Amino acid sequence: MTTLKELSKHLGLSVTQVSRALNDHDDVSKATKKRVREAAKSLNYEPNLAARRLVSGRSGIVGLVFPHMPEPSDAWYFTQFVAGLSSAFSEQGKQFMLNIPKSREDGLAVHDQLIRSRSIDGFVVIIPTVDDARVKFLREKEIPFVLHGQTMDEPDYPFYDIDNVAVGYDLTRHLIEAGHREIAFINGEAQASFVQRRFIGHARALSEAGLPVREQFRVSGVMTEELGLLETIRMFHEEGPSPTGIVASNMRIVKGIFSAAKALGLSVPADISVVAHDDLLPDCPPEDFPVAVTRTYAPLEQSWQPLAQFLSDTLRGAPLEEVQKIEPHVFIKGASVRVLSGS
Amino acid sequence: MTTLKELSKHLGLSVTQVSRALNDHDDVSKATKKRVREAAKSLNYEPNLAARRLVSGRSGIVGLVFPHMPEPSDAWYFTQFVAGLSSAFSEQGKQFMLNIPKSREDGLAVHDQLIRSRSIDGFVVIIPTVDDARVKFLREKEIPFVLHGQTMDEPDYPFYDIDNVAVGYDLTRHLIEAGHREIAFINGEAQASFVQRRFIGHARALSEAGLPVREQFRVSGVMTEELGLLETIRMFHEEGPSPTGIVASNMRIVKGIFSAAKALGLSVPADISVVAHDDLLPDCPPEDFPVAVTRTYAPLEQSWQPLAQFLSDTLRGAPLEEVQKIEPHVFIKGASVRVLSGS
DNA sequence: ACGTTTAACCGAAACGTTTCGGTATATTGA
DNA sequence: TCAATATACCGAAACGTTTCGGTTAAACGT
Repeated sequence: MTTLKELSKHLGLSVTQVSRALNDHDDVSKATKKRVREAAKSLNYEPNLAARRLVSGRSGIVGLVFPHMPEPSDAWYFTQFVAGLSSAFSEQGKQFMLNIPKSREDGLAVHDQLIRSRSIDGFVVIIPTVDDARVKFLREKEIPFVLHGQTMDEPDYPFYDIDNVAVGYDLTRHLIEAGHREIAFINGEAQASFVQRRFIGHARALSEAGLPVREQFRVSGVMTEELGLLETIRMFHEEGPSPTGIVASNMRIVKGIFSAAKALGLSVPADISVVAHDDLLPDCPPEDFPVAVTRTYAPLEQSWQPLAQFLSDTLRGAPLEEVQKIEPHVFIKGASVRVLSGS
Repeated sequence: MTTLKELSKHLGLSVTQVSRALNDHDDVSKATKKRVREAAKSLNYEPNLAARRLVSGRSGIVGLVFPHMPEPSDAWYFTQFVAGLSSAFSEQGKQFMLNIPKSREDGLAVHDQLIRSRSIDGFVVIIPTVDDARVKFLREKEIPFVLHGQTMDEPDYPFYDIDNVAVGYDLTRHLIEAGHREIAFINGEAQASFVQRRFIGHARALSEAGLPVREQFRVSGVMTEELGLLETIRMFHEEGPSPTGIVASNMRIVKGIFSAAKALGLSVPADISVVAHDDLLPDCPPEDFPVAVTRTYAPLEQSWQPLAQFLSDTLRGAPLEEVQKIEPHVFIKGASVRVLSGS
């Protein structure tokens, strides 16, 4: 309930000077600053953010619009992201607003409404699609944002990502070097940018080795255990060559592949070799697998901190190069790949 | 970027009248209201919330302070709650702010700071303890809030809860009626209000039947599979009587009890009878169990809607009786209880 | 025909902050 | 000593709403 005016009356100073003292401007004497800060504390003064926002045009609030109602398989991703971002932003004195539109299509409208009502200074945007409408929209309107991932074109915006082309390449390449010729890739949903990037790396490794890209080995879908299970079984039942090696886009898919192998009476790595990207999903710890899986490793949970940092920095006007990062991944060799004698 | 002033200029009306038209006040003619609304739409007008907040003293923002950094076992609870509340509030035109304090003790300070900076109109408070400091604090300061659950005293605040005393009573009573005399209760953490309420119902059923409450059968802890497993084994290994029936506070604990039974070479219900409360945790669907578990059933996911509603209603000044509800639970009889011949 | 009610509108103040432009006093440089 | 500079301060305007207390003109009752 204490206002600046009351505080200034109590101190015998002008409102101006008290405001400047609290905001650490340089034309206030050291002594006054100290006196003001003490009085503020003792009178329990807290600035009215609405007033500050009105005059500054900034809200001090950052937002995340989660693209859809989280499903069971998203629970961990959602929890990590939302909790991680929220706590990272509170450490920076920013408030964190979460919005979940009813339908996927409302996402843009929600962003727009939040911007137009000047409720929000900037956004964290996640799960970008190949040609993401939100990114286009926010860039057009020149609203600050940070992207978790990248669109397919040259990124002229803040982002945090891993090198997904390299992930696709490294995993595929590893199988090729072990002598595999029939390599499948069970990837995420086709519209996602990271999925296409991994496919690109995959195709590059194949073509470097003079191997064809078989459409029936190039799978997209929701990255669940079910997808890994069903698609593996399909590939082994279909006529034509069966894969000897499978690349999986996350460890949940790998679980499905193991189930499929069991169902088919096959074993890893004797009959099927498996490599995967590991986000460190908490429900799929690497030690849960019967065989150590050869994998690229880049914990998802590392990403919220830099994302929050990059958005804050962007709001402070940091140059682009300081708020773009491609996190390197590590390659962990397991025992899930068989070296084929023919090579 | 359009402001009321521009809109009023464009319409040839006063700012006052435009404001009143948009807010549907009753001294604006039908015709004018329509004209204003159309102009607002065509000029893409969106009220500046900071300004509105400044004058109204209300922010239009409601908040949830999650009591601690969610752990793996909280992922689903967290996701359901946060996503559910967030989308329920957006439907009501309210913005939803999430805050996760670094430590459990910071919770109060976070509430305080949000209130003092007038960032937030009201709170959803979850996981109340027996004598919850946040509830005391918010009531003292007369800040609107709605509680998911109740404290132990008479609730003179908005809340949404199930009848946890009845849950404890019904489950225990069911075992007693089947002839059980040695009944254990594996419950949640002792400081949680719902845990004590369930213990009360449990004790009531026991004492009505003239049975003693054995301390070693009265277990509190984090409601995980591990708790169910370890405590069941402990109770069977300890000297003194072993339980013939176990009440579990959620289905995850039941999973642990089943594992323990397997480890001990016992079977359900032949050697151990099990009853439980079922929140409908998505990772513990009832059909996952080898035996249909007899249980009280009250889906957690039903709670976010009324919570959001109650908070909105409270902010609108609804009387207390409209914003308090005890949701009835249902009793589902399974095949996990053995009827003892002796009875 | 005259006061009273009603409908539709408006000016100005208020919310609490930041900031622009300015002033008074002390300090500096020559 | 005199202008120039630095230091510490202040008044008033501005941000975009809502709302209080009016005003005008038409409609009404008798």
